[in-house]
Amino acid sequence: MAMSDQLSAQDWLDQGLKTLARRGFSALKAEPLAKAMGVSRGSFYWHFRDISAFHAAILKAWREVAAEAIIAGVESASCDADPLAMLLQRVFSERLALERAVRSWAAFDAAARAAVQAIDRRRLDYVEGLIRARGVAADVAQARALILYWAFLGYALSDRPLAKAQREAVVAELLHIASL
Amino acid sequence: MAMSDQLSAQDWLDQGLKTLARRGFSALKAEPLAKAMGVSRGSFYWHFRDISAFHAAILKAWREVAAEAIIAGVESASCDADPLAMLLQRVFSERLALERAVRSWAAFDAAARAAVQAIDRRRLDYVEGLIRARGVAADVAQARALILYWAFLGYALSDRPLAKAQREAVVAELLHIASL
DNA sequence: CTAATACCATACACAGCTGTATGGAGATTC
DNA sequence: GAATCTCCATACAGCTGTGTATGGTATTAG
Repeated sequence: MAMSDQLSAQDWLDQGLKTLARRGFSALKAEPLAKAMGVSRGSFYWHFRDISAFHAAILKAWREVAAEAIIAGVESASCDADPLAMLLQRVFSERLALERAVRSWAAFDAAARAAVQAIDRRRLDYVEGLIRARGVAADVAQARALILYWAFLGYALSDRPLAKAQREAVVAELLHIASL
Repeated sequence: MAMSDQLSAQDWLDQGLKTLARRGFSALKAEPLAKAMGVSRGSFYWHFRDISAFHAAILKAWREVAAEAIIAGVESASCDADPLAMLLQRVFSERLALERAVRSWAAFDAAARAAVQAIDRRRLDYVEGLIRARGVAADVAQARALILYWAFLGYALSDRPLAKAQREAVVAELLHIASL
């Protein structure tokens, strides 16, 4: 029969991502995770060689969901709507706890920093393309993409959910920045 | 005679801030710090009640230097120059390792978060005032101050020093955003 | 039915950090 | 010059986390 009480590596990664978003990198340890999942560390060390392998797997999993979120932004702006407007609306209304956790981690960890930088490049290229599609010169579009993306990072880091009116004002300003 | 080989609490704080900027919050522990200073933890526990008291003292010290940096930005724009331009020039050419470390710390620590939020409010108010002094309406100035400050945070977090040309382009764009 | 395999519990040795208790050396005060 | 105070070293107990070794249970293969 299917043993549903058996754990897979993905189960550990799911718990790891959830814990990372809630309590940060410092909570990404074998024993607390095992206690939270109701098993012993024997399971952990069966699925992962050691802690750093688990960390690497967590980062790989995050890279995939982060890249997925990019194309999700593209998809949501499918038809006639302004893609940049849709993207900003979505991004500045989410909670971004996982984003914040990974970047906090990346501040002083080389592996996490590499993952973050890879995602940054993809997102920056995408935003820069959206701005250039609005008829902005290449060099100006690069600077403005940086500013928009930094603003997103600052918002994600501060973790203060905006009031609805304030959010719309900010998004309107950002769109205004992108267009001219 | 003056015992220059004696340590004061301030010596520990200086070493703590340096270590925080270089290796992050996770390196803010008594034993590694003592080893780095060539003494034993006996000195640490004489000057500080426990680790959390040391952490609180570090945060207090950071609050003071962070607030100091604000008025330093004001002072540097003393005479006829544009104060906001001077501020942006300075801010986007610094390394900001300590800023990055404290914010990484604050992502999942209540005490650090309180310190960061206090500094954020002061800086935001100051930037918003500079923007309003340029003849921008209050509500718009608030949104633009948020964007400019977030951009600063994003830059501080990414920790990629900009090339000179790129920095000047970004600062020019930010000034353009502030003015209209 | 037996053997192999997947998955996990338990136990052990080890390391790093905390906090405290105790004592000691150097300076200071009277 | 004895006592006191300041500052630090040492030693100890305790906790938490790591990694491994070993064994057990349940499922699957033959």
